[in-house]
Amino acid sequence: MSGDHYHNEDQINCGSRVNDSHKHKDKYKEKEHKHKDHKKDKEREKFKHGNSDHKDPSDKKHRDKEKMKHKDGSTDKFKDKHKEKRKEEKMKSFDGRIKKENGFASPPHVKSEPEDDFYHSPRHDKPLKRERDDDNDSEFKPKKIKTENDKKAKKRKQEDEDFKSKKTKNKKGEVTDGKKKAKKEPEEKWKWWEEERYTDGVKWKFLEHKGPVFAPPYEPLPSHVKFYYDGKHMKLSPDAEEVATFFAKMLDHEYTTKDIFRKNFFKDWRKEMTSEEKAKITDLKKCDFTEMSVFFKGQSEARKALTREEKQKIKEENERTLQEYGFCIMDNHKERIANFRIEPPGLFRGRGDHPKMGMLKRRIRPGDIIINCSKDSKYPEPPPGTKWKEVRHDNKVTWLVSWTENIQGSIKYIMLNPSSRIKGEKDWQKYETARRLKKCVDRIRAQYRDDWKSKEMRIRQRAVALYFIDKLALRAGNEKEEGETADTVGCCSLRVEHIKLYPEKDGQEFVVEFDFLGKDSIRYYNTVPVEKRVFKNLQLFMENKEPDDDLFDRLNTSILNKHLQELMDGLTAKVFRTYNASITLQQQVKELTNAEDNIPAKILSYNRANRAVAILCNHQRAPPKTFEKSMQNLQTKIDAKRNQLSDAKRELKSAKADAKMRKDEKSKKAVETKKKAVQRIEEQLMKLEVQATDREENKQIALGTSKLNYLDPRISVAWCKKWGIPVEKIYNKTQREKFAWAIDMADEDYEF
DNA sequence: GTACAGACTTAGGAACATTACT
DNA sequence: AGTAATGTTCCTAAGTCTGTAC
Repeated sequence: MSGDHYHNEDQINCGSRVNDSHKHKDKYKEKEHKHKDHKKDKEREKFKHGNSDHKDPSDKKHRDKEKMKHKDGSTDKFKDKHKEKRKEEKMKSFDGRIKKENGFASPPHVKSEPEDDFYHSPRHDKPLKRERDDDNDSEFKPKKIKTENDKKAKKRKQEDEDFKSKKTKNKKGEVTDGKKKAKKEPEEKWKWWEEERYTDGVKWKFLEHKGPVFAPPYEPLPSHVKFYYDGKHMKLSPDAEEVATFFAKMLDHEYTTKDIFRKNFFKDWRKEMTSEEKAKITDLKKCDFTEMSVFFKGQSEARKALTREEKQKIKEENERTLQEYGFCIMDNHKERIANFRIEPPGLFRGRGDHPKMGMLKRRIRPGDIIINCSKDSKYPEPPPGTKWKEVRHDNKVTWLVSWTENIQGSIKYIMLNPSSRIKGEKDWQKYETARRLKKCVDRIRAQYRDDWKSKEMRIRQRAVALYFIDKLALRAGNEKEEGETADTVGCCSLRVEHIKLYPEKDGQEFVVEFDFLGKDSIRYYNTVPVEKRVFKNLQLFMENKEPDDDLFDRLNTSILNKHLQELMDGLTAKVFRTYNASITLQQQVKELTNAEDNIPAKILSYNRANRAVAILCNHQRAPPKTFEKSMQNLQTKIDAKRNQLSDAKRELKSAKADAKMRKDEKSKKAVETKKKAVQRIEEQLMKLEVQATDREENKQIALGTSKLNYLDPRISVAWCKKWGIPVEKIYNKTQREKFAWAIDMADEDYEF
């Protein structure tokens, strides 16, 4: 695995964050303004398709109709449908929501397994119980919750050869470290990673929790806060008023200036109005929400201005809620829940150009909620006078609570915190899969290179797509329902308009320029030299296609993943992202760390390695609003420190001269003191300079996402141990909790 | 094979808390 | 002490991928 496998250097410089004005829908308009801020425009203009016989776009309609022929003689099929859809739905996008309104969705059938076969297992000869403990099932009911480490750290039978050797070593070791007692966590940390895992899809044996915390009920506005329509005061009915406040709260946000947002909001708002209101309020432009907006701003000011005691009180109240609802009991252990609060009602804020932005996200009530818990647990109580939609006992899933959301009709869940066993195990397993890929990636690469020559179009497309996924860490790119979401793509869903081919560019041959919106409408821009065969294939794939045709018309994620599954057990497209991210970190950290550097400099190296990964994965952020200013401040500080240093040096010099003359103890001591001062200041200066570099380089790059989701934490832990860097410098408290397994098990020679 | 539901991971930004600075 | 900068947590949208039914 060589570092030059990637070619992302210019991605960051060129990649500018795409704002919401970016419209893929209006593809013709699009063409003109899409790249307006882009320096590469000229080259683009010059470039015409490599094939001189490329059809004139004017015969497009005709062409659209006929089935496209491929070299392998096959015709285009399933993908056409989506394209047609995309075009059509541009027209009609807004009415989609009714069909999936939650209230009408028939409840997904509850599997209430018969008593005798509750823990239904595909293989009845094999007990599902975890093997770590010998006794009966009742062990999983919390007669008393285990708070100390399990005595027996049995071996996992899984693939993790690496840990088998270490796993048992310090099962007691950590018991001695009682520093967390100082905090409010009297319990010893449970080392789930030293225990057996479930097999056969059972996720837990016992689960008990208190259910969700609902959003606070709507509090009507005080009567002095008025709403005006067409300049006249109007008292709104409570329902209409509530929805109005959602809009009022966002008045300062750019969202409220957008047509789609306003249109969607107004449509949904009207549904909440009484018939009189509906008759009167017909134009959003005539609505004046400013008093409401002012009122809410005042409220948040007031909240900030609370006295220390009052703030303390609120904090305590929150803490109580957390203690009561923020934890569950899963198989003998108290585990933290991630999101125990139900999402409050409000206006939907999609990312990018979302066709549904501004729609009303309705209030979730107990009747919408499905509870999942053990049969033999104490069920959560619905609020007085209400009922849950359903209580089920499905131990093949990890969620505690679910409901159906009304914007997309998708299901939302309450699940456990990343520090929990159930999340941690999965995370660990993810990295193990990536490490297995490491062992066979050469073979897979050889194979896809071979497939570039295949007689079959579908194989070639698969192979080129896989090459992109591997080389550029692109996401798989599932098809999306058109008109339901922002128009974003991943690898398999790339369209012809998203790439440009340059037989020669900036002295390099066979350059591909990518420019598309990925997940969260984050722009991916990259120019990459590719192998000649890839280039030729791309030309072939693009032949006789329109800009909005699929580049890989014979491929989708399901085909790709099926293929990957055959190459390696558990292999899917996203494993490549994990693998390439982690292997890059490992290489970079090795390459960049200087043994003789001090700790801050080493951490800079680490951050740079992390940054290389973030760039690879295209993890961007909006440059902080205060970026320039804070950079300036830092520079000022650096200058001041420089002055301070030269002063200190001067003083040292004169002290030395002084000591030379007097030769007494006192002046010698003074020299020592001055020396120390100089040293200290030098260090401080260095630290500041490092900080400045780090920050500058980090302007538009988000490190957090890769750190949290792509980098095998054991690589980082090993690096810390190797160089004597406290792990706190790399991971904050939350991160340390999430990666407790890695911190515990990895030693300095861990290799990904 | 395709459409859809479901479950779960990944993602950036907002809100909030803490620390550093004046 | 008050304010600004920075770090952390919360929030929830937007992906991936699997399973199932036709």
